[in-house]
Amino acid sequence: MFTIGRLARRTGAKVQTIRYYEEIGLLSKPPRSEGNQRLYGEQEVDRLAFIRHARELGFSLAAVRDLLSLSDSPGQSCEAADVIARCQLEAVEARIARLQSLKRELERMIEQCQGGKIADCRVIEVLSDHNQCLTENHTDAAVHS
Amino acid sequence: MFTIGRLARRTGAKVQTIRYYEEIGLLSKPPRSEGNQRLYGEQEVDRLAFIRHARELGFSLAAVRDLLSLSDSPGQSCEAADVIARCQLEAVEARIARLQSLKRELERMIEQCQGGKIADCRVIEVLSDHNQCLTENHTDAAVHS
DNA sequence: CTAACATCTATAGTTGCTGTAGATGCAAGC
DNA sequence: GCTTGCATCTACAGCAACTATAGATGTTAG
Repeated sequence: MFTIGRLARRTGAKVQTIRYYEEIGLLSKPPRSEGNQRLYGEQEVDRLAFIRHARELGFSLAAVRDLLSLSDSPGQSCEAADVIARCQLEAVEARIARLQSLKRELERMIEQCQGGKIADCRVIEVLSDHNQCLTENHTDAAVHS
Repeated sequence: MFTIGRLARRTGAKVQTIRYYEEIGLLSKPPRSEGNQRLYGEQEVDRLAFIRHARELGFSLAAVRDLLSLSDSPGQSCEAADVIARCQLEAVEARIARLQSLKRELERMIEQCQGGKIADCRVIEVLSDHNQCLTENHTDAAVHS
């Protein structure tokens, strides 16, 4: 059995993050030492590392919670886990596509910025130009959520 | 002169977001009507659309603030704007690279999940397997910020 | 004139943590 | 046995960048 600091060092999570996960119920309340310090075992290392890895893959804490509850019932179909992973994949693909169009736009901006004065700066201008495009598209008539 | 709702509709921003931008000083306090309602003109449409477009391009509000102050002094060199844009481009490229490796990992996970039981589920397993990789890399000796 | 909607202020909530303060616990050195 | 210094404890505040709510007013169409 070891303390929270050791658990943190072994998983790469911060101490406060571990206490936060306990608070929101992702980790169960561990036994305490005589001096009221949390005591953890190997099981907690695994569970926390699982959480951290899923987080690094971009899963939300809600998704992590679902995945954990799935892995706690190993006899059932893993269809639900598959659905979560596919959802995540779709979200990642959408983010990539979006970022790539941003990248192209930024590259165009930078390319056209030749160290001149701000009055002629493409970076500022592109942002302003798209204002035009925005104001054209977002008229009073258009409905936006 | 028009009210906040019209400004919101014309720029695609939410009413609360506009008030929030005013609160944090991105938009200046507009004149009010007799009934204490905010009144805006075309200038505010431009400025807000500029902000929204920059935000959509992934610039932080701090970066937007810098870009706005730059565009307020059009006689100066646009080097600073270029630096901000280049920074943003780098960040976008890093995010794309990261997301693409996540995508590959997720695809591997899903591919190997054949609708079996959770005990054999690759989605869960991959997350757990990487736990191993995590616990190997993050030993007590390793220092993590 | 009234109903329905817009706007007002102020405040709390969201996600996923991170940082702080001030009080204890604990292990090592003298 | 005592001090020093770090680790841990609780509780709460703060971050980004909004979003949502409550309850009070303003405004406008029929």
